Amino acid sequence: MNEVIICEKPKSAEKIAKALSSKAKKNVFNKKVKYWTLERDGKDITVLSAVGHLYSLTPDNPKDKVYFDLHWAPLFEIDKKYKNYTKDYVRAIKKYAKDADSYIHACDYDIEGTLIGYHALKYGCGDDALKKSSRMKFSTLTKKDIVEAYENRIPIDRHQVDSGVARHILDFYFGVNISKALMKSVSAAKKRFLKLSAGRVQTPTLSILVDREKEIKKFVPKPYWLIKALLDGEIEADHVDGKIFDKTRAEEIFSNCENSDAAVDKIKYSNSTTKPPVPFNLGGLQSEAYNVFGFSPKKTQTIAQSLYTAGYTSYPRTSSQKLPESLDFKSIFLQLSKNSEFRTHISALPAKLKPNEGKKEDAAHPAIHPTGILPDKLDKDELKIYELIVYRFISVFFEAATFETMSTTLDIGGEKFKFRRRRVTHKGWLEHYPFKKIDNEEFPDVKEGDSIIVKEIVSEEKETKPPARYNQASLIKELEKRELGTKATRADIIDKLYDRKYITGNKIEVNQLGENIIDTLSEYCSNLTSEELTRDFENKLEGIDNDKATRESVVAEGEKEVKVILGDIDKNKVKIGSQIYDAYQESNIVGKCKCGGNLVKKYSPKNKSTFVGCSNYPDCKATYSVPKGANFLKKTCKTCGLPIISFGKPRQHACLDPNCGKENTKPREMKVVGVCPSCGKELIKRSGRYGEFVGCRGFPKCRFTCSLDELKDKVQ
DNA sequence: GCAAGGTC
Repeated sequence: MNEVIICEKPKSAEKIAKALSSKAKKNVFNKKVKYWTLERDGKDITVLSAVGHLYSLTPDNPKDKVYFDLHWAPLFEIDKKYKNYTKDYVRAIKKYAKDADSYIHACDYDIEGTLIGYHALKYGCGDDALKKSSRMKFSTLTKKDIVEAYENRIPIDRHQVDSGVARHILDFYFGVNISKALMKSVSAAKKRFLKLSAGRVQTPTLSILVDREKEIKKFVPKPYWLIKALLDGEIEADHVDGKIFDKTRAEEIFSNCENSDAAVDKIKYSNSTTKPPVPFNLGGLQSEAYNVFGFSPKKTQTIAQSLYTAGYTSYPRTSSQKLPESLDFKSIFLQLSKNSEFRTHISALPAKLKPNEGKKEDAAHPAIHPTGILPDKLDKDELKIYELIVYRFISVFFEAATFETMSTTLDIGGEKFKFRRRRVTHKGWLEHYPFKKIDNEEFPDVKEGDSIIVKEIVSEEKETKPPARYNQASLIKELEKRELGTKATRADIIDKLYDRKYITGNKIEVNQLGENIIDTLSEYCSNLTSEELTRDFENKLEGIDNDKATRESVVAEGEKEVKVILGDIDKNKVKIGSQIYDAYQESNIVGKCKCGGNLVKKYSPKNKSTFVGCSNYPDCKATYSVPKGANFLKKTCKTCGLPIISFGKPRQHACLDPNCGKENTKPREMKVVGVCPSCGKELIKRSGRYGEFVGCRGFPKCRFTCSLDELKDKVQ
């Protein structure tokens, strides 16, 4: 008897094969694709794997104006550029999975997993494979769960399949068709092409950013005063009222305090603890890497994936903040200890290894952790992420840090002031997680009843601040909170918004274009700009799951809804198109043209380069090429009025018009201060975050640095 | 040219 097991990804295939037989044999197809063969209960079993979705929706006729007739096709045919790696997996399934006596669907037990296995069986394993199939249902890939799932198989849940198919179709209907309608409006109104898009997840995400942008714009700052007393012994005390919005009250306090000493009213000592952090899930890792290194979530995700593929860290696309004991912490630590830096921390671990875990769980994977295999070659960014994962893993096993806080209240001329100092009494995990700064303050030598000399009373005028802009890390957190998108897609969604030029900047600002897209869509399909569509889908899919609706009825309903929206957009396409194009131009205005029009930054797909043209085109045909990597400064040329750009390496400034050439600055000169004792190149005065220092011209190859003071001793 | 969802 021959049996075929289909898994979601190579890693699960390996685990499932090994759980079913300790003698499972690894085979390789076409040098890349691993599959496993084993014997169990007298059956010859072949364990094959997909790599996520192998099939994807595509229009029956790509030339159609709107897409409502779709079919499933191999992903590698649809996206040859990025998904070609799926080809060999499809071929391996076609080759080794045909004509088996029975088939087992062993993908992750969720809607997408069910669909991945269903399509692999339906299109990859032969005509009657589905009829001979059963389903393994497991929540973790441990031996116990796998064997239990193998022995207690269930039928494939057709409702779950239908839900999955409906979700894909509805996303395609709404996303692709409405995106096309937006682009069509622009070309109808302006005969121009703009790459635009909308979707169930990206549009509400953009909408969150637009809402914040509007809050910031309408924010009216309110003045307030902070009153501080600077005391002997470098003590800074704040007035207990904090923000004082009443100016006369602020003045009153100020005059009350003048010429008085501070009497120490009361000193209170208290203790507090800070628990260790929780293990990383993908969102947690992305957020920490952004805060510590400034890495974008997408970059972190790509690095985490490569560390996983290389075998150094565990599966990254997990929601779990838990580390089950079955991971064998001891052996991981033993292996990590081969690195002397890690060893110093690991040797301090308590005898009983119990991690501080978070609440979030994931059926398929534990939290991100090192495997124990030490990497031999990583580039500097990969090393940063790897060490972040290792130290986070180590630190969660340590005890809490404890602090002592001294809270002091003072009386200055009848006004109450306070100051607080906090010192570490026990470093605990903080000593083993180098990415968190320890704020350890000294307690001043004062006691109740003391009198301290007041050096100065300061009244600072400040303003209330608008709500902060999102950054990529805080936006990912917001999406997690609202359950928009999935852990694997959120970083890509944000990237897409940048790519469409809807948003810019690290502190995310929404461009005119982004704002206009939301304005337009909220007029014609407001459920797309809100999270309603996601919630609506959830309800509809639940209806399919519990037999209250069919896939066909849900899809038909979606088609009807999209057709109404497309009709409305089409009727107003000239208005919509010109508004969107104008907004696009407005976000790209870099200055004034000599003809009085606006100079607009444009991209030429033909030449793959950026250039500047006039908004009065075709009446005004002025164009200027833009050097690669150039920035437009908020400065104009004194001679001709065109914008000044900065470009090149090292940066130089010049008028946008190369024929003008009046405002050019030479690249910043480097000041040579000596010869590098390490490599012989020139030493240069550089300025960094902590002021000026001396570095080697050969950086980053040569990493010699010293301070300006040390220069004489070190170099001669 | 367009979505969102899996994964290397």
